[in-house]
Amino acid sequence: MGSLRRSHRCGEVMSSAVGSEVVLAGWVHRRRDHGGVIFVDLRDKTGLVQIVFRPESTPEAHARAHALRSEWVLMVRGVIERRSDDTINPNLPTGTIEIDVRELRILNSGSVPPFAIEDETDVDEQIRLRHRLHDLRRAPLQRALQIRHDLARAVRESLSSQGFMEIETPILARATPEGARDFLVPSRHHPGQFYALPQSPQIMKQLFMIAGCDRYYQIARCFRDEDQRADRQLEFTQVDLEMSFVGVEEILAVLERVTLEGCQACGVVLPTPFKRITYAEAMGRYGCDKPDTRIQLELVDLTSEFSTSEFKAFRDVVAGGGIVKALPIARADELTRGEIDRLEKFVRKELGAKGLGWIRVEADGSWKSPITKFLGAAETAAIEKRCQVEPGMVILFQADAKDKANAILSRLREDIGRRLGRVDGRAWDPLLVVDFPLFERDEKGQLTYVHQPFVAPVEEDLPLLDTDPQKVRGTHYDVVLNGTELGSGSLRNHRSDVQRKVLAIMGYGPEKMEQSFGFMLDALDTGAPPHGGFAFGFDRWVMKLAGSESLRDVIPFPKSQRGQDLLMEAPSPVDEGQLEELSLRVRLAPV
RNA sequence: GGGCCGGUAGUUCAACCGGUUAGAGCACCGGCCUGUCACGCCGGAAGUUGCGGGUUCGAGUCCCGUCCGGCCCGCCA
Repeated sequence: MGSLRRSHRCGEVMSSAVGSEVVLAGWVHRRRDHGGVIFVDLRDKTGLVQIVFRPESTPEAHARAHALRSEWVLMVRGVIERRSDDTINPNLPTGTIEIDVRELRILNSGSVPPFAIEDETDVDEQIRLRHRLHDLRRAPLQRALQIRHDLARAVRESLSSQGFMEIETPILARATPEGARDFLVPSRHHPGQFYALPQSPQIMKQLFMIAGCDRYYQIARCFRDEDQRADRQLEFTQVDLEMSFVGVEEILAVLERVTLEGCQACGVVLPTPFKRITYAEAMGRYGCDKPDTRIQLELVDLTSEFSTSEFKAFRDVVAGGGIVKALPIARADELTRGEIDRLEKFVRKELGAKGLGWIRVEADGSWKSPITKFLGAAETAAIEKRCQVEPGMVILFQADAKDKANAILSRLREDIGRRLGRVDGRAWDPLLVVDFPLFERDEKGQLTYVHQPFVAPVEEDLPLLDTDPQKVRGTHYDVVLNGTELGSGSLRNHRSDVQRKVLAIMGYGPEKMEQSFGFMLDALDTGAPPHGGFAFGFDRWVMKLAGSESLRDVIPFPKSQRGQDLLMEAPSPVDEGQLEELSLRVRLAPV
């Protein structure tokens, strides 16, 4: 650069007057070389500005400008000029001006970029991840990083002003047998022993409450060695918070405020107060505990109607503890026979459905369907009434285990609802889901926790712990935004006797309880205050605000689905000496 | 662990039923061009068809295996 220093950023040059001299720096976005005059679009994170090289004004700079190539790094000194009316570019915020270059400094050349740096790209994601530095230069990713920053800052401001203190917790923590797989870190000093990266600061934040910190928060990195999804990465960031001497309502108030203020900082105004729905109602109407309620299709439960049906296939499902549910779709002409066949193939192959029952109601009111021949008058009347049958309607059915039938119909509801545009006009749909059950049965029939083992039962349900634990509601709640779970929280058990009872119901004998949770139980006994809190999936929140479909578009250096960093090529083998020092030997499974 | 989709030039795609020398746009390289903004015109170079094996007279194309990317189930909360 020599002694030259930038005076403006490219997108902000309009703040200076026409005729004034400016010094700009950035990357060559595009060069248009007319042999005579040469135009270059100069780009930095703030945008583009056109710089002009004229042979008659600066022959020396002009001569060298022929050699400029995409993604070279320049600094130029020049004068802001107003463009003539016929050369104004209305697509560019700086399109009314250009910079007449007086001096060119080439700060760096660059290799030929693997793909063009443009807002819209159809480049394969594998290529984008391998060339992440070029990908990150694209405006959508720059915007996502800006949103991350704006959101993090707003969250810190909001929580600080509500009396929360940011405290860090260790990254080298202890392995936990519960929950997700741990990432392990070998200890050099303790051969054969390992730290674990935290799956979340859950236990540590409860310890803060017990230690009298009153209100804690942290923007915390979490690690879970589980298979990934579009909305799940191996490492991710949580806005984690915990507070003492509160009930659910106080937490929800904080939650609503920080959600609101966070979104607001990113230009999104959410409607308040947030709607609330119970878990039972969400599952009933939408088949899903994180519904996008902007989609105006709802499920209809016909389980009891089919419990005595002549239709053996459905009746047997009900007899076996399953459910029968329907998804009525009015004005469904678009769902042709071929389309329904495709849906059936989809739910069978992708979601493991047994099939897809359907009824089409013709214009004359007659039913066309492969299942009507099995239906008696009672079921026909029930469907007619419960689904509010009308001409043009298509009704889809699932009879299966409760979770499966709900999952399938919920997915169909979302896909079809979006495709047919059955949405209300709201851009943002925040929702609080409350009254989750505390326990559910695992595959072995044992009661286990739905969310995590420290969730406190709803106080009035405490007696049910002894009589009918499956009916016990937890103090757990989720916040859902546009069909994505942003985060969840609960009150925690602060008395060890209640915690012990909960653990006992989940099959923990005294010994195992002590081994797995003795530390926490002892901590509670030192005088734990009533407390509870919340954790947001920060990356998902950014994803929603950025309008992205994938976490990988809001994380600067994400992992691929198989957990690799394609830029830095992690994970990687390590030197034998490094393993030796850690007392490790690698034994690969026989091929 | 399982299902599905994909992998051809730097990149995005094409290549019929298995058949001649694997083509095109953009990018790249060279030349020309003084008002473009996806500049234009002329020319050129560019390929281990992800990898390995098999079938075949002949494989980008069919079969098996494997690696990689993506979506989903399981898993995860």
